[in-house]
This record gives sequence, C-alpha cells and structure tokens, in this order.
Amino acid sequence: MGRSPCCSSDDAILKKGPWTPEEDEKLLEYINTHGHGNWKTLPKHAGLNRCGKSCRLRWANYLRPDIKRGRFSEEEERLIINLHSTLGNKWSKIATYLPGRTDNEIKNFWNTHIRKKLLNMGLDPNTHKPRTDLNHLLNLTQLICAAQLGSLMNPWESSALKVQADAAQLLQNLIQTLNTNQLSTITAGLVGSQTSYPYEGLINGTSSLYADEPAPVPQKFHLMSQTSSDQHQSQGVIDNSWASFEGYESSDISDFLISELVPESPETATTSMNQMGDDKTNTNHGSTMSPDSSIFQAWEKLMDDETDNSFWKDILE
DNA sequence: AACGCGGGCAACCGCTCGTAA
DNA sequence: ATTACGAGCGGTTGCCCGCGT
Repeated sequence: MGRSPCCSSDDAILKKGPWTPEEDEKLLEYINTHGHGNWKTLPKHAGLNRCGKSCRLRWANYLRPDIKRGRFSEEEERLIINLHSTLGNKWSKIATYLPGRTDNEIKNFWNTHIRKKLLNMGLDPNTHKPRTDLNHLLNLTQLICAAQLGSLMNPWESSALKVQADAAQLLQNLIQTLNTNQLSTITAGLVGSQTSYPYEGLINGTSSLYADEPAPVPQKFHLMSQTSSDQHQSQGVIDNSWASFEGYESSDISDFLISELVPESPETATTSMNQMGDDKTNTNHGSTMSPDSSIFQAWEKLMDDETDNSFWKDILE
C-alpha cells in the first residue's frame, strides 16, 4: 500500500538540512510543554518550518533527554554483534536492548566500525559466517600470489608474512566452511542438538543466523506473550517479545545474550578458534579425511610454521 | 598552506506496517 | 475488503572534520 512522502507537497517551503540551535530549542520547548502528540501538526504548533517527520527524527535521534552520547563500550559492541547475528538489520529492535542508544546511532556504528571489524576477520557481516564468495576466493588467489612473490623477494619482510597470514585466514575460513557438514554430523552425534559452545556456528560457518530456529533460550526465561503478528514477523528470529521476560531486567537479558552467544573476551574467542582448529585436525586424522585434505593440511602446517598464536590474537583484535 | 581523501555522523528518502474509517 | 493516514524502519546521501601528502 504505502503512502506518498509526508512532506512532498510542501517541499518548496519546508526547511531541510541541519537543524539550528534555535530550531532545537523550539522543538524541545514545545515537546516539554505539550508532548509531541501528532507529529504532522507539531511543527505548525511549535512554530517550526519543518515537516513532522523531520521533527520526529530530530527528537528521536538527538534531542531526547535519555540519549546516551559518546563512544560505544566493548560491552555494547559485543551486545550489538550478538543481537545482529540474531535479529539482522533490525536496528530499532537492537536499540531496545541498548538503553540510550538510537537505532540510527547503532546502524552508523555498525556500518562504520563493526562491519569492517568482521570483514577483517574474514567474516561476512551480513551472515556472520566466514566469507566464501567468489570475490573472497579471488582475494585468496591474489593473496597467495602476493605471498609467494613477497617470500621470493624478501622472505623476512613483515609485510610478506602479513600477506601470508591473511591468505591463511581466508583459507582457514574456507576449509571450515567446506568441513561444515562433516563437523555438524560429528558434533550432532556427540552432543545432540545442543551447540557445544556459543560461537561455534559463527566460527565454523554453521551459524543459523537467519535459520529456521532461534537461538536456544534457557529454561529460566519464558515468554510472557507472543502475538500473532510477532509470530508472523519473527520467522525464527527473536523479536520484541524478548523485552517481556518475566522478572528479568534488560541487563539480565543482555547478560544472557552475551553469555549465550559470544565468548566473554576476544581471548576466549581465540581459544575457541584454536579448539576448532584442533577439532578439525582430529577430524582430518580420522577415517573421513578427504583426498584433498592433504593440500589443506600442508597449507595449515606451513602457516603453523610461519605464524604463532599472536596471529589469531592480532586478527581478533 | 593547500589540497585530496576517507571516515563518521546527522539527516533525508522511500518504503512498509498498523490502524481507523 | 478497501482506502487513507500516521508512525516507524532501514538504506542512502551529503556534509564536516581530521589526516596525510
């Protein structure tokens, strides 16, 4: 259905662009006195030459008294990554778990900081899975060529080692993804349907970020209610109903999300990744080893020789 | 000092959703 | 069932500022 833009007919008259302190003051004064009421009629009553939508955004993203300014804490960052892995780009929903932060602010933070961070880790920021797209493979071949060239030209130069490390990271993700089915079968047999540790799916590429089933919820949490529209909307992701956990403050939910979905610290993540590496190695040593795995093993061995654990730490940091 | 470039952020645009008539 | 409208959401744009050359 939709509707025409709210201010289209008055575009020539209504002001756009950055807000002046005077306009801010008028809007604040009006809302403090009368409440915002109807946004469409608000600008007229408040003496502002803006469209109602512009006023609403200004209020919601900047003037609201409960807005928290300043840098995002590590805690907030981790929470955002968690929530994004579950909710996707539902910035407003994510914002409900971060008091004082606006959806716009979180969205900007994601696009400017976290997204790059995940990309640097070789993870697709949309799916939170290791990247395996063609461009990624192209990067891999380029990196391998660069690494070989670098080694030939100057084997001890740090940039050459860095390129090799990047190639190893890409290859590692690829291997993990290729091994996904194998691992899933094995872990399913060992631990049933439960994930053995929180970030496993993210690390090995089996993460069900947009899968049919939501992340497992501890028994102590139970939903107060779930409307039919929620059910329709959620389609397997956690929705606003999370806000209605009985007897738990939002911080409790945050704690749960953090403890359930991510390691407590990058160091833990490093450990997890190493564990995955061990698992994979064990898997490869098993009877299911594919003929191609020797190539991967050779690569991994090469990288083991070239880099130590600090490599993973660097990537994660 | 001047310039170009890239990052960060506020604001806008166009669409969907929910609801009332 | 359809339509119109307000509200809200997510994606995109454009400006500002800091940094490197």
